[in-house]
Amino acid sequence: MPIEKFGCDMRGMLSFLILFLLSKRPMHGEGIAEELEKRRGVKPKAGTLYPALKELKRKGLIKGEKRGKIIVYSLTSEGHKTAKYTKEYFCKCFGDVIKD
Amino acid sequence: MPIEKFGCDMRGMLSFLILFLLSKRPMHGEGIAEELEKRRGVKPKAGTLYPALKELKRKGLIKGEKRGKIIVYSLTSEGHKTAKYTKEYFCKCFGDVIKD
DNA sequence: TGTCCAATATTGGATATCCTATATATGCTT
DNA sequence: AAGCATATATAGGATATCCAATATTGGACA
Repeated sequence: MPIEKFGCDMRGMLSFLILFLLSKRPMHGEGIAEELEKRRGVKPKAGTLYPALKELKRKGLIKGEKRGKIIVYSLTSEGHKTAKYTKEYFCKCFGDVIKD
Repeated sequence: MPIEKFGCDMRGMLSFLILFLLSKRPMHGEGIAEELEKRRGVKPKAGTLYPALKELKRKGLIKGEKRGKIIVYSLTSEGHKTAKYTKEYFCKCFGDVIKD
């Protein structure tokens, strides 16, 4: 059952999750989508994922390298800094949610 | 420096955090606002917090008990179930962000 | 009782988020 | 080369989120 039905969705965390995933290893769009599906139970639509990637690129946090048909996304150095900072912020906000 | 400047805000987590806080102990609006400020660095405005509480109440997840001037909010039994479920979902999504 | 302050509440609007539908590009298979 | 599937991309719109501004309520204390 999707989390939305419980009245507490987590809209707004998509870009954060993408940034976090890419901080672990470079991935292409489909790979990111599948990893997101594993975690959230729902796969983001193309019209959700690619605009998000585009925005992260526009902000200079990720870059895309074309490899034939696919594009492998990875963090820029600015992206690494931001990932580190946002992770710290995240832990301050939600750290104690994990250990219940 | 507010997290928003880094291009990765966490809009959408307010209701989840409120639910989580109330799952630990009943609180009144101002208390919730102050706890949120501790975590996020930013205190939610009244026009943000109270509509959020109203919505959680409308969904049957929290109830408010008037105590003189203030209103003490706490989870309903439905709210407890939802808090448990959303925490599990949260951990599945973000569990590995914490241990870095 | 009247004034002040803290807490709660509402309205209206700006922006963000995400989806549907559609389009484009690339490689594979036949 | 043609057809097909996968991957990427964009436009437009529905909804959610949050804030600024304002209003209301109840207690404290003169």
